[in-house]
Amino acid sequence: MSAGVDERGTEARATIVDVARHAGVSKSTVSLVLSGSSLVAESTRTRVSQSMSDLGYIYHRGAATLRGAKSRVLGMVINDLSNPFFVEMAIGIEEACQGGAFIPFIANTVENPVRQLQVIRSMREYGAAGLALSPAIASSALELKPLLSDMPVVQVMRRLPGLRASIVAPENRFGARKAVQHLIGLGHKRIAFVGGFPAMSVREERLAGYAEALDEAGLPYDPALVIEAPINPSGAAGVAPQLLRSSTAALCFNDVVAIGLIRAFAAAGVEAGRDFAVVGFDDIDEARHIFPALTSVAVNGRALGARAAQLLMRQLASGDFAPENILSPTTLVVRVSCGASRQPGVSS
Amino acid sequence: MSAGVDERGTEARATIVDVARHAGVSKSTVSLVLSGSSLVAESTRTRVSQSMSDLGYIYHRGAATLRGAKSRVLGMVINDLSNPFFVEMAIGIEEACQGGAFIPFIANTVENPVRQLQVIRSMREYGAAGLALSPAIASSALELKPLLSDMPVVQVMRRLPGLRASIVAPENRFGARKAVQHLIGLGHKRIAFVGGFPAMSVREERLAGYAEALDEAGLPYDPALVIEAPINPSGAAGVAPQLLRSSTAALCFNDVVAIGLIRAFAAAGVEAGRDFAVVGFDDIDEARHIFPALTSVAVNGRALGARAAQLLMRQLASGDFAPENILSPTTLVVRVSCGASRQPGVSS
DNA sequence: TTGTAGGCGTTATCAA
DNA sequence: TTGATAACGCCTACAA
Repeated sequence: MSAGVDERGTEARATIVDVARHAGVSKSTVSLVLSGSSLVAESTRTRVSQSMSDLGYIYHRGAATLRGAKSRVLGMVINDLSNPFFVEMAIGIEEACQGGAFIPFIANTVENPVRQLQVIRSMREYGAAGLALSPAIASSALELKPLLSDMPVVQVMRRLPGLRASIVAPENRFGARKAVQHLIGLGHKRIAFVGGFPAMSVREERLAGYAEALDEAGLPYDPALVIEAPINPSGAAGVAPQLLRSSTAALCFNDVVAIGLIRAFAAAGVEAGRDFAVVGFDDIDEARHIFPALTSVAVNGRALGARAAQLLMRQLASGDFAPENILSPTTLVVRVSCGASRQPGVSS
Repeated sequence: MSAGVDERGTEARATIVDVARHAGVSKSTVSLVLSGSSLVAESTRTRVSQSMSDLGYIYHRGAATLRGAKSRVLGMVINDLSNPFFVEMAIGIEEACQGGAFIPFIANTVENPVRQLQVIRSMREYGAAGLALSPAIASSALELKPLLSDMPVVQVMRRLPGLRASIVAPENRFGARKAVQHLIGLGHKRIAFVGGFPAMSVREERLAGYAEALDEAGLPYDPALVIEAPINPSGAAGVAPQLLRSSTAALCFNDVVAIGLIRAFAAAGVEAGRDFAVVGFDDIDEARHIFPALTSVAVNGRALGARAAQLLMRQLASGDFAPENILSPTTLVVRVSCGASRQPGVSS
């Protein structure tokens, strides 16, 4: 009579007790092997390891956390994975985690606050050690707060007003200001700001930079030139005609909007850079490749994500969760779509 | 003297016992409320719920699985989130999960078998109910098998030979055959197959379709025209010169390769569709938007992911994990890059 | 270096 | 309709 497991057809999950019995040691010894303790003899360790793989043993982390072990899982709550920028950010977080021996699990909230709530709750329930959070658009700090208490959280990219948590974000205001200064330098007087909706923190910051640059140049801030639109290609397409009537240049909320705009323009026979100046934000990969190449404020999502993960892991290691603010630099990358440097087409 | 928790500055996590005490019931009742049992009186339920939010109670799923509760978490192990196709697939899985009350957690293995092993192990340890797996390129069924035993697994897109698990995949062979038939119909005699490496299941299937079409048309299968390359834009760029020397058309392993190729060609003054026929595979969003628009075999990653998730949830519900094969249809979408329908440029 | 004895938060079983 | 009690698998002492 062995473990009383093999008897039935259905295999019960092997436990450390089974492993201990199989290896001829006590379960404490197995536990020590599991935690990589140096107390255990080399020969014992190999014997126990062998037994574990023989039995197909799988560590039961639920039982472990119950007893007080701490988790090596980081939750990444990302608002929209269909935007390549956030994918880059997620990859940056992942890369940083590898160095720190954490395993990141991603959840995509699709800009849905309800789903975000579910997802964060699940991550807590499963014992994630910390959270990297890029909040969904319409989410509120109020509903999140009770879920996040006593857990280290780093906000990435987006800031939820009222949430006392660290944040890693780009210098949105500065970048937007530079971009608009550049457009002004090219002689534009009627410059629009396109995309997003009020109450989005990133938009507010970028819009502030836009307003600053206008102000510096003595140009009026015209609310009619600040145009709301969904953050997707068709959202941008919808406002293209309006833009053409009201302005000669636009700073777009981000590259997704800018690219949507360039395409909508192209479909209408309007060429960005020649007939209308377009500047994006984020500098995603496609910005380089679209025709005409998109001038954009580079954010480097990968570095942003990496910094967030590093901050999170540092907080986890030190136990000090005092909120920190990290601003990561932005730079204007001038290409063709703003009309600064007209380049001839590839051939023809 | 209350729970002996509030006394110290540090708040311990509230448990059902704390909730029970706060609500003046037993912990069994709280447990019943948690599981949504209809046995409990309405008034009791509200009182308990109130206590839970008062105390900031968070369900401890580790303890629950320890006792035998089953998990509502699905693990999605994705090989490469920087490829938009796999992002689409992940989104498809997520969407399907929402309907089924499962929460999917994504892990990106970055085509790294070691990382994949870690990630799958973690998911098991944390008690994921099932796995949707798009295996990393160099991973082997052998090393995965012990980790996956007794857990429902659905492979998506890619097939790991030797792994006894369901699979949801596109009709790669059929799609590739159609694409090559189309190129042959346009008069091409020397058609290359570009991208990927041997031992990739998807490539083998697409290559088989390629070979079939050649055979049907009485054209020779020339190994020199089957060109290996990494699945990324620069990989494609590296083999562009070779392609121009050896052939007049190419079926690319996927759109990422095709797009890389088109760009490399453009940089060299070669226009796809005019000077060389290019066909991709997957029909990602960008295929429509690149210039010239890419002819591609459409796979619909979102639907593929959704099917996989549905299958997984069905297996979870029924308890029957018998492997199933689901082939999802592919269709050739003819655009400009294959040269079938030359369109004038937008302006000029 | 290894073994023994609780207890972590939850659910299932049974009683009341 | 609610309450008491015994597991579940692991970790942390402490003893040997």
